[in-house]
Amino acid sequence: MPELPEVETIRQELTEAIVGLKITDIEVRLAKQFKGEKKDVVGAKIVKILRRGKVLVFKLSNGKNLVVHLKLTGQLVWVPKAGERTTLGHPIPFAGEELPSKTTHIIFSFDKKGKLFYNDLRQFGWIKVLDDKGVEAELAPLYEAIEPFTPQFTSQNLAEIFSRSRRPIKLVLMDQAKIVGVGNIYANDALWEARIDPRRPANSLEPKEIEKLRQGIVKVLKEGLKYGGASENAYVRATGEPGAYQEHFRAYQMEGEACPRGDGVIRRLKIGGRGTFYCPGCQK
DNA sequence: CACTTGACCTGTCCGC
DNA sequence: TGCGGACAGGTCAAGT
Repeated sequence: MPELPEVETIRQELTEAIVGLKITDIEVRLAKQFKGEKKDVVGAKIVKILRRGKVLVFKLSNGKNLVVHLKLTGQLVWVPKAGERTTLGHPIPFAGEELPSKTTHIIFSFDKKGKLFYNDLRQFGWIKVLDDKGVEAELAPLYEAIEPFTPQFTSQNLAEIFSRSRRPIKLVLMDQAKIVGVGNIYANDALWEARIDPRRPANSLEPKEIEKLRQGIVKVLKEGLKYGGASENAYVRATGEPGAYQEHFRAYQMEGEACPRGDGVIRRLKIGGRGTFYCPGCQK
């Protein structure tokens, strides 16, 4: 999915677009992706949109919340003044030029103001209606973990986390119970930034390496956000436009290409079943 | 407890 | 032109 920069891009764009607007209807086309009662949501206004890790929380005026996880291929696309069928003028990956499309599984209507389309090719994502207590319970594991871009994201805290695991460092970076928001793209690129081999046991990292890794994570996440996320696959911004971070990949998806530092050729291997990209020349 | 594997889905791409 | 397999941004539950 959408990792931190992608989800944050969507959060910011939807905040601009729909905070203050009233949900006038919800059409659920694929029941398994919507957990809750439509009547708990219809008629409420969007008050605020929050993000924790890769999860979005839409706070509503009636005390309820829409909690959204996009998983691998979820898209949230806002179309102002959308009609029954809306031509976008440009294609969206796996969704096409017209919404709703065959991958559109939930549609939120905001009267005449527009529609929010939830598209999801692989149908792994979900939207839940929860009260504040429910949100607290749902997000509790994520609050045990550290959020990048907060004061808690220190090399001391990372050192503490890493010292408790012998797993490959890349898997620990992607473990949402430990650090939230980092997924496969940014884990690969952050390790390249820090010149660390993704297979290294987490507890083998030296304090200097941990600090470089902390800086690398912040750097690539910031850059991802600056470019509106990475549209290598299904991801699009809330506007329906692609992000551009894929034009700035360091190692991710760069197998066979020259290392951006010129230290060799990017190689691919598997860690925990996930594609992993690194430069044997500079990542030790 | 730490860690690994398969499951959830649909689509694309690549080699035979 | 099929057809099979690998692969795709993420978690879960059920194994060892």
